[in-house]
Amino acid sequence: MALQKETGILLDVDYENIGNESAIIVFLRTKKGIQKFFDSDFRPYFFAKAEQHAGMHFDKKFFLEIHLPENAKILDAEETEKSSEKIWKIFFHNTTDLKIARSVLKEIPGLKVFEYDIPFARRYLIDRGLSPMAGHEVSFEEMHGKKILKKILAFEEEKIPLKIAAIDIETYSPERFSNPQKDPILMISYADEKTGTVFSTKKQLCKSKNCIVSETEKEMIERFVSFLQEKQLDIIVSYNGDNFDFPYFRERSRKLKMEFDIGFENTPMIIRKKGLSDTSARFRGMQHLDAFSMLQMLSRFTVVSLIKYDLESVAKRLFGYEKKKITAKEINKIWETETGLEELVDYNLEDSVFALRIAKTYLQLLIEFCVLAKQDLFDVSRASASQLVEALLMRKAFELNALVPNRPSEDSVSARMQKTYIGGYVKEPIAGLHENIAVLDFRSLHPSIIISHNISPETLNCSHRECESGKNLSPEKDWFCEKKSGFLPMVLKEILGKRIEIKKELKKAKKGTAEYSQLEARSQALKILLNSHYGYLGFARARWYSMECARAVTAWSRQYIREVGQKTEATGFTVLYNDTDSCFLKIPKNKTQEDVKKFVEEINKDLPEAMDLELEGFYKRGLFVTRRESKQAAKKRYALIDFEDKLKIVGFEYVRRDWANIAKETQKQVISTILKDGKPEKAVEIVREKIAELKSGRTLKKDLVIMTQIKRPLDKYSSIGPHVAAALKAVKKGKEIETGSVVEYIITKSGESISEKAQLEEFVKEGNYDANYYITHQLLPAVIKILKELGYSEDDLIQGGKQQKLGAFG
DNA sequence: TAATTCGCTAGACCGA
DNA sequence: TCGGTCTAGCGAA
Repeated sequence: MALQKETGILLDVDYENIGNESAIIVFLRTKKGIQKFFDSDFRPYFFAKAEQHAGMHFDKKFFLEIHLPENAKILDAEETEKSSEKIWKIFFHNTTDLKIARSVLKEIPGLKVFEYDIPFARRYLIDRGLSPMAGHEVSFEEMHGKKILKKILAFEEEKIPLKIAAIDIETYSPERFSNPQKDPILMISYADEKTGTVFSTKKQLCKSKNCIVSETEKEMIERFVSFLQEKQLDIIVSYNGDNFDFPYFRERSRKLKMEFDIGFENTPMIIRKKGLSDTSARFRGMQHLDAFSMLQMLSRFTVVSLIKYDLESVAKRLFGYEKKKITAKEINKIWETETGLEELVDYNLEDSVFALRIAKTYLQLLIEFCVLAKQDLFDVSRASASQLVEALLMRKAFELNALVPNRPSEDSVSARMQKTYIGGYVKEPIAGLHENIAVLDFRSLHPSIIISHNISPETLNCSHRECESGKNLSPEKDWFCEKKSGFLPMVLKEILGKRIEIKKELKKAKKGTAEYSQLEARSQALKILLNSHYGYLGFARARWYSMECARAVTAWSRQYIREVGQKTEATGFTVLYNDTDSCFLKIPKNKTQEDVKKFVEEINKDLPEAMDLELEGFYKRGLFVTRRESKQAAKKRYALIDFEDKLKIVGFEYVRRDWANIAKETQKQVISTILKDGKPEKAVEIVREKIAELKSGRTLKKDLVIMTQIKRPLDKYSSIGPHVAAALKAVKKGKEIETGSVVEYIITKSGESISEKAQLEEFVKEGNYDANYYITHQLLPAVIKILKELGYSEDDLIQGGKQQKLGAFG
């Protein structure tokens, strides 16, 4: 049989049971569309190791003769080596047998099993070193119409543009929610990079361009399904399709007795429950990218910072676009009265357009994660920090022929959670307004410490005498081997090296080019992964958990930043502030910026190779304030202005979402006027004006709204704060408030306590606000700390003079 | 249901 | 009605 070749982008790996054998299926996006290849040579397996102290001996015959329930069989057992220790690799015909066998082998005394919970498809990706979303070349044979994969290798040159499109549905909801048992899908929109299409059943829309009108809902869905099948998408985008659109499609299809098979080769959709309320929708071959899940993932990595996740808020925040919202009630009305159908079409389509736009904005970054962690787009776009780190470590462990540690039991998870350790060092700042500041910080402090001191679970407290007192003895008295490179440092060294290389290339590349944005995404992905490893070490559910390692990292971080501080002072600068990896210093009159640069160089000479103190920047002025309830200066709050008059506000109310706009904006203006020209009189004037505005009752709702997240079920609160009180009142009025949602409330005139006065913004009329509250609890607290540093008191801010008491407002 | 610790501030809550 | 303590949320690194 002749060997053929094909190249393409690896989209997905899955498996199928053919007879008794589990066979891997590789989905490759080739120039001819998605193609699938079978690899039946790859067998499911896990490891079993004799526990040394037990003194038991196991041979091949032992494994092959183990009796398993349900006719399950061990295919083969092979003795091999992992981390220079003998270990048995146990093979199976299929994944069902593997699952049965692992629970039996787990119970055999003296035997320990490993890597038994790695899903088969992922096992394949790891063992074959494949990166989803990257180019590959396959060699295959054609047999009975099936393509049998013989070999698969990376093929970097492959550049096929992926077919990506978004979909969105509108549903009928005569009651509070749409119920897929009764309420039909009204419209379905589809948007790709060039075209938009809307499916509906309203005859009036026949003449509208972009509309495909059907007689019935069933026909509409059928036409949509065949439309999608024709498109052969590589990536299908939705906005919350995991929890809404696709489960709704499933329920409606069941009800209408039809199939909803939009996966590759008309395979069905797979809807999985993950947790109590969350689901996910997955297809074969074609990757489902839920832009909503993706944004949540990106916010966990602080790539995006979003307050509310509804499409309108996101469009505003990311693209500055004011998207019109049509509420469920309005949709019903449009549908019933058949007026405004065109607007509904536009709305439906716009949702798809924006879902697509959001997805495309971050696709490059996600693809880099796929390549690094060797996970498909579906998994990566829904992953947590620990999942990504762990995926990367598992693949590295395979490459280095090291055994992957098992997941901890629930008992050891809770035991681990009891243990805590000390974190970074934060120095109390010198309060006040300062001039001529330099900020230094360590580049990737935690990873560089891990590399420099060879911190890793398996190098911890090694048996060498010499290592006990060498350079890798941590301030917490744990030590790390100096003779053998640790697993974690090896991994991080590689990532750090790659990142430095990419940054060099980035300097050569032209801004705005495709190459530039790819390098940028790669650098960002590497940075995120790099910085997630330290937290992972202290994460109780981590396979590579080590509290001692995490503790050592922070202990050294404290030591290094303190040393920088001491040297700073010894050189004649003043340390204004330290937080974990940064040092703020004041440049005295007799020193220059050049002196700072020289000083940084000097420090770097004494640091280990992987560590690097960087000059973050110079600032014209900086402000630190004292805390509200003490004379101490506040940590983690400051404002800086550089020589281009660019403002940097950190930690203050201005950057917090749980403060009203009126307070935040006024605070920003105050900080800005003070830092720009150092004259506070104008700032005082601004505050007085704002107080007058509040008193007059003219302030608009949008400037009074306070946003706070409801973080638990409403009945689980022991202390009822304003946000909970507002939510409870809203629930009584028939509103549904889920855990995790952000409530927007206003402190109104009616009620005694603040909680009593709190009402959701949507139930409050313009002008109904407690001016006294907003002056004394929002505006003044936000600005007084700052103005106090310049010698002003609260009374100075209040128009009308000092004799008036604060309680006089209202 | 999944990275860490450090830190600030508010408003409720509770007992005198 | 007061002052201290606790609950809660969010941000910095």
